[in-house]
Amino acid sequence: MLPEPTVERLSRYRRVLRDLHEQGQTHVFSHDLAELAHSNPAQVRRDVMLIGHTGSPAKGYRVKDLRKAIAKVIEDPSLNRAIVVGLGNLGRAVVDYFGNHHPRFTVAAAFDVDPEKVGSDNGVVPAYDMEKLEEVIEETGIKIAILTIPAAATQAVADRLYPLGVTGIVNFAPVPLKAPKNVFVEQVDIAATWEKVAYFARRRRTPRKNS
Amino acid sequence: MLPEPTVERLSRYRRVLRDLHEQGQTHVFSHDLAELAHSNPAQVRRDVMLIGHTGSPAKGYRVKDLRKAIAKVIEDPSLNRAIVVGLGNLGRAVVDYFGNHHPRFTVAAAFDVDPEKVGSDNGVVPAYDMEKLEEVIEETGIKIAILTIPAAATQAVADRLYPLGVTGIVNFAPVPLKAPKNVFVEQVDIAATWEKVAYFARRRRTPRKNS
DNA sequence: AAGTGTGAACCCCTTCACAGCA
DNA sequence: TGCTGTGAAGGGGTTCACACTT
Repeated sequence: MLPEPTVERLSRYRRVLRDLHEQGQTHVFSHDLAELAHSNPAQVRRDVMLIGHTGSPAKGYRVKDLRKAIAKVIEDPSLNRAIVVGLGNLGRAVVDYFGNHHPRFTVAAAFDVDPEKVGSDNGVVPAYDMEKLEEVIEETGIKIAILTIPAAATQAVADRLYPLGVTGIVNFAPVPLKAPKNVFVEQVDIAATWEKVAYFARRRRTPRKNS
Repeated sequence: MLPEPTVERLSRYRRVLRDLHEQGQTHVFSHDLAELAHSNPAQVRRDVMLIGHTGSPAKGYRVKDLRKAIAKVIEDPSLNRAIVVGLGNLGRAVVDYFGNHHPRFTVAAAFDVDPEKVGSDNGVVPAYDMEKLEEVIEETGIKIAILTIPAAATQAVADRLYPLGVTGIVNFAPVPLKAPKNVFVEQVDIAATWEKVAYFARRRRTPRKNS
């Protein structure tokens, strides 16, 4: 099991490596990759070590091989589809962003209580009434859910998702979610983020070396 | 300077304390606050200690006083206004969420290159052409910016913001932003978050004890 | 000469555990 | 008795520093 910060960095390295590949670069040194991904050379080498990949002192890392090595560790095609619950502005933003054109992730279905929004999608992603939640998840076997619903409704929806085999949740509501041990929840709380940024902006603190 | 995780938790405690206050609770014990904010008692006591506040063994913490103490540390009215750059779906979601009714934060202005979107707002927040960026920021003295624009345009916009005195940025584009030392940048990368959730959902790892 | 791989040191946050107090 | 305040221990990720390789 990799440390959480390492997974985040690998995700960034990957994006950088894809760009390098498209530019025809075949090799990178740790310090170059570090520069491009806002990390540092020692950290890059440590992260690469953790996924069991190696480079050469003469040429650095082979872009192609490192990409493959990272993909092997952090990619799982069965988790590249998710549902979005809640079709407010934020939900629609997520649906539009991932709906079809994203290279790796797909929103396979969306849900809302409001019948107005259900079925009125722009054709990118099928939208269902909340009642269909169980049915659709069971049919598709989706394991990732993105929750963009009001705080008050979030825990109740989450509780419906757990028994359906959902094991990963991205929660945009400003409420810490109770979840079983085997479910991983990530909070994305824009107000809390703002508050944090305000605090450190005031103190003029240096941003984390990585991130 | 408080540790970053502590600031995040204080933000959560604060929300819980507001609820408790509304329910008429006058005191809380560390273990109750911990329960409600998904932390733990020792952590709560340590965090409270870090902001120089104290409670009593008999009654715990006075809700009113603790709220005040946290506010004193993490709140700064001059940083409660921000601009939003980019009025795509995501930008509009942010504008709508904070536009007027949020208790503490306000989006004071929004910008977009697309003349279609400029001025066509729902009246909640004034929308300007990107050209007005310098003018509006200088007039309002706003120091926080929320960037919801395409990755390719992000760095260029950020580079315009730095000399205007912007010291805090929330960046939704999937690009690590280069910033001067005195500017605090927080990335909110939904694809990266998804990737992380997928990784740990697969491993069935327990979520961070805090978060 | 320059870069990788990695043990070990380091740092920082979290958790323990207990003295002190109501 | 039960909870707070906090020194000290613990744990985990980051950085150092250097042997090894080309």
